[in-house]
Amino acid sequence: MQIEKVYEPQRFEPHWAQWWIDRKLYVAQHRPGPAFSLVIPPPNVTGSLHMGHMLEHAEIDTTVRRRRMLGDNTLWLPGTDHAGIATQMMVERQLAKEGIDRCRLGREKFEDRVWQWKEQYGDTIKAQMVRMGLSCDWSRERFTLDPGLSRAVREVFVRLYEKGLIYRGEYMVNWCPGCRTALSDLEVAHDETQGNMWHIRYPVHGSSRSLVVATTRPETMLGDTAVAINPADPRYFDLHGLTVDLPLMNREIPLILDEVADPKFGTGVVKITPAHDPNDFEAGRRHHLPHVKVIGENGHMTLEAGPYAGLDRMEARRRVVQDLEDLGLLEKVEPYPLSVGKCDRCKTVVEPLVSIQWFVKTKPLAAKAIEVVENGRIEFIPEMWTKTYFEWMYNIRDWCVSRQLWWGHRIPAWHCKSCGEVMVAREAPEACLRCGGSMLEQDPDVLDTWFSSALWPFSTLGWPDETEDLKLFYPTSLLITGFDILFFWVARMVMMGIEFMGEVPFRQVYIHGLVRDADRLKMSKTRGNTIDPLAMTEKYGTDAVRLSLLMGAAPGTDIVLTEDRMESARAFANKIWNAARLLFMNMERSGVPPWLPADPQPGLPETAGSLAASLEDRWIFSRLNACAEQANRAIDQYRFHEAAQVLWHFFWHEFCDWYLEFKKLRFEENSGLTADWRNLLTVFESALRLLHPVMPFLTEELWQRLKSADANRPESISLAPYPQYRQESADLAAEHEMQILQDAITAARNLRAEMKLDPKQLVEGALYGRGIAVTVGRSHSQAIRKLANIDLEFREEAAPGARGAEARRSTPEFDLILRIPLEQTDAQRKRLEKEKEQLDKVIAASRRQLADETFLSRAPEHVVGSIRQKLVEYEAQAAKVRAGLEGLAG
RNA sequence: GGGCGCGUAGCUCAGUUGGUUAGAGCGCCUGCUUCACACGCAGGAGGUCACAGGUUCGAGUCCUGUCGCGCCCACCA
Repeated sequence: MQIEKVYEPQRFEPHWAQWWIDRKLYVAQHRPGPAFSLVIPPPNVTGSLHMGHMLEHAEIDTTVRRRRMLGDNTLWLPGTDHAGIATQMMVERQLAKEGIDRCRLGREKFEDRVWQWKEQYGDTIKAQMVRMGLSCDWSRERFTLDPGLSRAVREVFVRLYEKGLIYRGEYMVNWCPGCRTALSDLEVAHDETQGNMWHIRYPVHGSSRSLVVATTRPETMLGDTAVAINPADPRYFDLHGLTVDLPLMNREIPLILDEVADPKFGTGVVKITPAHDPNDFEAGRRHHLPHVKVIGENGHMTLEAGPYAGLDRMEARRRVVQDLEDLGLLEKVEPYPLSVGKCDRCKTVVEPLVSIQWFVKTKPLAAKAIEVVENGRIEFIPEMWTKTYFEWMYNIRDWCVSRQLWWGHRIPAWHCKSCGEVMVAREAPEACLRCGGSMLEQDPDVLDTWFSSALWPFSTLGWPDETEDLKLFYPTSLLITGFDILFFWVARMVMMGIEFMGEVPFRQVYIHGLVRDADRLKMSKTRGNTIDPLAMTEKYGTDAVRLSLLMGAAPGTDIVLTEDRMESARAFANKIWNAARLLFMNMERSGVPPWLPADPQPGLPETAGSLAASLEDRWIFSRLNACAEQANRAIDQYRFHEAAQVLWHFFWHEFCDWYLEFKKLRFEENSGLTADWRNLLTVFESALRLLHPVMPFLTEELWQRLKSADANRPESISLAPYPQYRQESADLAAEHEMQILQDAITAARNLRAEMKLDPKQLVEGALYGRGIAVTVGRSHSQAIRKLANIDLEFREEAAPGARGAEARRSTPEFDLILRIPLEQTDAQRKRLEKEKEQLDKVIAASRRQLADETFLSRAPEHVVGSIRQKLVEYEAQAAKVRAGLEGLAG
């Protein structure tokens, strides 16, 4: 069995990746409903994938597969994007790649483009869409969203409308002049920027007085329809009932009394622009003020802006300020920090605009969504996110769901061209319900992609039909996601799920950290600082990238992804590879065929049992057992970093560093006995299964090589059971004995290194101990000799007083004494003195505690007891150290 | 303005309900071409756990405050 010296992931991963994709696509195609996520994205389509998704894939796969191993058929919701978003993401990514400004592209052109992609990428795009839970039907000669999903969307819309939870009206919305669409509040990102506060003087009509208003957006003054003062503000009592002259526009506008004007803020005078400011909109409503819309949908000034019509809003701002200054009406300008709302997607400054849109009334939905979290039906992990969730839910505002884009789900509403009636219906009505006219037109708007996303948990399972899938998979157990879509998606799935299914969509929400780069910046598609996972996997291997993500994935913290980490993960992969290499090479030499132990359902294999187990066998089985326990618990608690660390430590520092070293000695002796081989392969195979969720490709490859002789094995390691803890496999006696052996070897190495002894020189020494230490040492004297290069005598008696040139190390179990050259006694003395210092410190601390009456009376029994016991040990050790020092002195 | 989180070894971070000499990886130092692995082996140095108080027999861990950093929410002209 030839096996290369260095593990080259590129040679094996593509093969296994394809295997996985085929399998998952098969699953996706042969059962309705959402597919499991794939291990890695199909090449060539994704380009640069969001690293968060990588993590999701890693986590989902870990958990999903494990569940499957345990025979739990619960469907775990993959954290991939829902159809609408997926489509949009894919489309946008492709557009960006081709350098096309998506906002400027018309619907016709868009469809052309999609057809072009079809020609170009065909099946890969299809695979990508299936991966994202989207169906892709080229045969219909149209690029459409899943018709089933569209049906669910229409159904939900109509039902919400019938319940009065959807309304259409003219309100202030966030308008993106770049995308030319309305946005929900969530899609507006606020940026702290340095702006200006302009103070403008408005003359009071027919009076010599004037009022000074302050604004951060002076161009909006063109649309002012009033100026407000607080009714209780004594400075302006005399002006009640008057009007002011709006500068530049020569309009006379009323001076109104309203609470929006805060007497404590600035001059206490506020300009009112009902068409361009949410506050003013409300004020305008209270006072029945007209709306003068001076900024249009394209971000340019409208005809209402008079001489400024047609100007870009920013240019208009400059002109207005200039003109006011020329007129001497600009009182002052001061720098002012303000937060500017920008479009989440295109970063254009959002303009508050009055327009007719569709809204979802969210308060009633939110009330139920709050309740289910309060009573524990839904649990957030880590728990701190519940607070964030509540914060948002309690302060929720109505949700503007209509978008003026040309992809997405059309709003199921029809307008009668004759009488203006608006009808919401599942299917296009034949005639107007009011006037009977037949000139009907569907509302041109589409829905916010998050609207359909909110329905994902049930719309993908065939709702509104009562399907088998729906019965089986709703509610699901777990949602894994990043906090950046907690509100966008998670919260809304909860609201819609309860509303339409009468039950929560999932029980647990595991929220993982965001992946950050070395500068701690969030990696995101829009920021463009994503590490290209394909490049990383190319360089270090998918398993290494995956492991480094998991190692950094402590709950509640972000993940800093650095190449350093990936490098060390790659080293670990190589370590596994080379451990296998050692096995395979020796198997060949010994003529042992590839062999696997009897299938150990459901978890760990039987221990060596009757098969003449050596100490290292008993020990490693016990450690393997402990490792399985810790790994299982860590995964159950979503502590993936801990699982990764436990596995790392077990494999590298127990299996390789000690167990294999011991076994190498056996091979040297006699090529290994049957029991040696059997135990060794059993442990190795179990370790591979333990490691598999963390390093799927490497372990799969090695497992395939191991199983080659056994046709009855499952086709993949992922179908083999995950090792479980079994109490009867714990062997504390073996662990204790092995510990003594390790201590002796480590102590000897330590002394050798400190005394700067020649590594090749065999050193003589003696081990003095009681009972077990001597027995264990004696029966493993060869191991000690090989691993520490010392030749020991074993004496079951107290260590003699010091006798000149010797180095000594003591543990509670034994004293180890090495003969050393005379010139090294100084070094030895120094070491002993340092040790004495440390011991004195802890002895003093222990004594102080034990002398403390309150401690003795209040601390629990076991704490006091263990300190007493420790103190005895410390003191014994200190005595030995003192003896050593005295000997050196003489 | 409101909310959340973080400050632990040179760097990146762990540290589940307060309990015995605070851990890992990388980096650093010393020594090893030992026939699985230099993506390695053996050994080592390095921390008054941001600061100040408090609760407690006992605090990296709980409470209060201060300083520094990050994030989220918010119709503050």
